[in-house]
Amino acid sequence: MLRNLRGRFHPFWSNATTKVRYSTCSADDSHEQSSYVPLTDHPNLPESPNVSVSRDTRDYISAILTCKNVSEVGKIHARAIVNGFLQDLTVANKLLYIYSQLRAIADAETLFDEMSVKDPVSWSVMVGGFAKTNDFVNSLRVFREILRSSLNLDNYTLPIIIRVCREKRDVVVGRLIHKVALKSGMDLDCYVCAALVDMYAKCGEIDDACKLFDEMPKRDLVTWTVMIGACADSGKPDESWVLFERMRNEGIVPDRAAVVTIVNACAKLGALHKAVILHDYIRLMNFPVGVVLGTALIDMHAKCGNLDAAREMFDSMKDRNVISWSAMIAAYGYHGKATKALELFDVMVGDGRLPPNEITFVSLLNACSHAGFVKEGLEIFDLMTKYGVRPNVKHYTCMIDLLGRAGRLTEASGMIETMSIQKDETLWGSFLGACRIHKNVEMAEKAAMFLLELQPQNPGHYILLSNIYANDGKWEEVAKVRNLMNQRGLKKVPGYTWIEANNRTHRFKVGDRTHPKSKEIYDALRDLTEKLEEAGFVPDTNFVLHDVDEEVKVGMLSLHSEKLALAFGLIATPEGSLLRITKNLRVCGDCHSFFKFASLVTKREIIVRDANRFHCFKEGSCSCGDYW
DNA sequence: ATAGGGTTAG
Repeated sequence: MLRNLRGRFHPFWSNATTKVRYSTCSADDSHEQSSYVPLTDHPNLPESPNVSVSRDTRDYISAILTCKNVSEVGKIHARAIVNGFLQDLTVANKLLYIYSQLRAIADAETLFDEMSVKDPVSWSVMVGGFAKTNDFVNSLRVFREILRSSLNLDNYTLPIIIRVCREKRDVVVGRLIHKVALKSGMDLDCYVCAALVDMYAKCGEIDDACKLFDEMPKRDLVTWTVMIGACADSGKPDESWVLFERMRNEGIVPDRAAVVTIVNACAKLGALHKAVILHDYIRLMNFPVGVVLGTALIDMHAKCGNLDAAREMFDSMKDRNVISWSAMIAAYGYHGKATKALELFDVMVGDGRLPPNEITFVSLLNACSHAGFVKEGLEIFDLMTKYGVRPNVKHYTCMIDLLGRAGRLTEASGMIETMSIQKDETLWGSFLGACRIHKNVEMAEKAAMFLLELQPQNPGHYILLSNIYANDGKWEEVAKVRNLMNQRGLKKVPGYTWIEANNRTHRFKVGDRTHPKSKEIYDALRDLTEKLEEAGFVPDTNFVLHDVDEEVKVGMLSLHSEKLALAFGLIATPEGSLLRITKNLRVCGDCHSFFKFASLVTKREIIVRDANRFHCFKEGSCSCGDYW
């Protein structure tokens, strides 16, 4: 049956039987390469003085399990050969397994090749052994051999190989394996389905992940956890929260990994009240807050706007690793507190035991650029190398952002020209953003061209370029770009904005009419428009992202998600109360001045989070200055 | 005997 499916069209099914060389063990694995050490006594399996007492299989198995290094395994291995216990598949498989757990994959393979009888477990262990050492090529090779042989697929091997596809981000092979498994007629259990859902999600195929999850007859904790994480990663953290509730309603009690996942989703959602509820729940359930959960909580509180709670969490942790420190440094950065970030960095390196890593520096540089600390940013950038961290494209992106926002476009451009590393779309995106702020059309055009070249499938870049032309009055060029976009079948993907009101989170997208209070929302927006006009607000067309589809407007305001969210906030919460908004796109130009004016005419304090930066608008000004 | 999920940046 499997044979029929084996198309000739994908290299995955190539018939090459040549063995792929595995990488030999690294130098720090200071074990003997040979499995066949001389027959000696072993503390876990002492030679019996009484010959009549024979050892049985269980003695071997338990002895193997106590081995801490390859040389110990080798001794037992040798004994098993001499005493004929290697014929016992449970013993041989256990040896294979322990070798692979100890990453002595060469020893495992030697044994595997010498086994005259192998069962599905032997094969499965080999697939897993290669996967464990990240040798995906050989892992896939062994898996192909299973398919080619008369062996059946099983629920133990499939999760491993699907995980390999996930690591390689190879959804084509992943999907192929999924199909083969279905065709084989076997029942896919929770392990396989969880691995599949995770693989689809991590490969960006969220629809496939959802479909599979919905169709599953039974879901266990891991499946739920995977799906909750998948929603958070694909820009739907509100759905993560719903799933978490559903899971608990079905009587499934979360474990540490599940809790970390939902904390992470909540961080993305940016909902302050949910962060409080979740932390209370964690305390109530007496979950042990170790380094991982603690760090996730720091991040959650910071991204939900509660910097004090983040710091409190940080201070209360017994153990902290680089990630915890970086998370706290980043937290100050989100809130524009560059001085605090720099101070914490000094404490961290002052101790000397935890060397900062590349992410620590990204967090620091980001803190500097958010706060407009140009001088300090340049200093940190120089300091990196002293800590043995080589600037990568992310660090350069921060620097471009830092210089660009400050209006030092020529310097930024010079840095781009002289840098020796590969430039990616975020770097050009940062530069483009700066060009637009400072209205340098020529440089912006150049950056947009690079973006189009790098990511021809990203509709956002076409829209950006067409806007640049539109603002320069080059209408023919505008038409060209839009035609190109249509030809390539690209559509603008909607951005989302969330707003908290009365302990609930509401999501809006552009032109959204799905909210039950749509009518009131649109009325409020019309009302707001009038007040804004009176106050002298003029939308800055330099920044309006013209929709490719016809732009819907109420008065002079476009119906972008953040405007609908704000209008909803105005009617759903009492006058004078604070409004919290989370946007999944960067707040720029027109949006920035819109919020400034809105805070003035509505007498509301508006806190906007975008791309993990907080902007606090109050009485017509922004606490973060004009560094957006 | 062999299997799936969790922390910091952008």
